[in-house]
Amino acid sequence: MAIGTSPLARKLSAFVKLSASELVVLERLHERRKSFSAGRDLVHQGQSEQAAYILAAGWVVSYKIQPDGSRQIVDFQIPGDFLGLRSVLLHTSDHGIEPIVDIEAAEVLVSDLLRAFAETPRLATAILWAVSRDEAMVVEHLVGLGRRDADARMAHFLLELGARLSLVGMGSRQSYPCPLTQYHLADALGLSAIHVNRVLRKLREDGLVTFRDGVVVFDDYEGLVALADFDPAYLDHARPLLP
Amino acid sequence: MAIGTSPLARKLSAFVKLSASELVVLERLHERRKSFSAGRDLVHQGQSEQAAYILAAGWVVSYKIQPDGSRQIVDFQIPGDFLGLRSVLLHTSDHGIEPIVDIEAAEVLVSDLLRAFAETPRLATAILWAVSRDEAMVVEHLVGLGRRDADARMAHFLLELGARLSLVGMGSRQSYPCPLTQYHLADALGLSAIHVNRVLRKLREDGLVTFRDGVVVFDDYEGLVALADFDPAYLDHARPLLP
DNA sequence: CGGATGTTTGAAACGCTTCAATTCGGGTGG
DNA sequence: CCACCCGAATTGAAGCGTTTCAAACATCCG
Repeated sequence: MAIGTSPLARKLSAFVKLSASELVVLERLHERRKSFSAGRDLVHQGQSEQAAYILAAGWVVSYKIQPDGSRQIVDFQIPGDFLGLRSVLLHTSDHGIEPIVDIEAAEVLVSDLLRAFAETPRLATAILWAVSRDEAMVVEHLVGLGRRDADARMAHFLLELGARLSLVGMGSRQSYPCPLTQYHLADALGLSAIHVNRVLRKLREDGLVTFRDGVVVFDDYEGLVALADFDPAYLDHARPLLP
Repeated sequence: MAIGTSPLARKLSAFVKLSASELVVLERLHERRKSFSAGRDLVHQGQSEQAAYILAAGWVVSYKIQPDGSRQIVDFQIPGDFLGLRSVLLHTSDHGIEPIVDIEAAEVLVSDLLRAFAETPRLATAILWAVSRDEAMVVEHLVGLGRRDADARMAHFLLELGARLSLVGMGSRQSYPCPLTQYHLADALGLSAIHVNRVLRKLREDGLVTFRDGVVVFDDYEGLVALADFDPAYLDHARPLLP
């Protein structure tokens, strides 16, 4: 792949302007490429982990299984996102990680990261930003579950996903491909799959957004933003990170 | 204060055995002590921040205000917890931080942290663990909002808080003092204050837990653990963090 | 004593879940 | 090539958990 075109490079570039040499270091992190099949857990809940990954292609879901068998999805990962970084740092994983489709991911050892950071401190800063952004997304997700009704929750989710995908060149303000099932949405949004179906129908009939045949189409972007009170600042705000 | 008796030292000691010299470095982080009054925001939502704090005494709430005026509490901080650490790293804050009672907190600059880490790498490891634990708590909170009913949610919350307080010597398996109002609980658990009241009554009448006059009393600890499916592993598990 | 803050209770309304059943499309084996 | 099957999407009806509205009560504090 050409330098600077990996999803991660695109994502970080939205935050800091990376130099050519920094981009080279970044691409080198993508060297140990691996493939994984859909549905086969990358990390089992409770397992301790040794490597993290940078997702290069495909979609992944991070989830937590309850003792009663129900599942809460913590977040979805798309190309350019890290997988299992926290698990590596903590040497334990409190959640499972499963590819939704067949994926490509680059294995990253802690030593790789440390070496990269030593070479380019600005890269360390950018990656710290990425990790913190992940945390901010979890918090926003928490707010959604606690204080938004089903419609606004769905609207916010679809908008956030669209914004994330746009940042890595996989979507636009008009539409994006999305391999998630209504069961995925239900487990992420804390709803029943039946109700997800009804909510999607309502949003479609209201002319706001259409999710069909694996594609999300924004019929009325502004209207959807208003319904969800969506403020994308936490996804791509470009502020100075460290002095 | 005597060496090694700060709440933070107690908390970290549950994870790694800190040497005498490491404890000294840790106590030195507590030097710039400050007081703040209840109800006056430490950090406003949207404000960019310059300093983090280690909470020494009192309770603090981190929250997010919705455009419609409703509030979602992300977490409560108790002595030994960091305040605004992520805000400092990101140079922005997406949430507010407010003392619930009058508090004492030690100001910590990024430079202080970096110096401490340079002196004792093990301390850096321990603090990294603390930060990751905070994140794990947010995830657990997310699961509660998404997949637990009001009773289990309340039970889980009271148990987690009890476990956290025990770790810093402010509670036990029998009871702990707790200055939160039912409105705090409502905003944290994504419920209405009215329903919080009913849930508390039910748990009390079922002989599980009593929250009254600022004190939480566990009437049937095991029963409450069963109701909540509470597994405290993520709060104090003592595993090797880094090789 | 008055007022603010927090707790408690009742009744009605609503949002979402659960159960039950049908439809649709894609893949597979006969 | 078609019958079959399975996962996913869809719809209806009943039920329950939680919210909302309204109001009383208790406690602390100036």
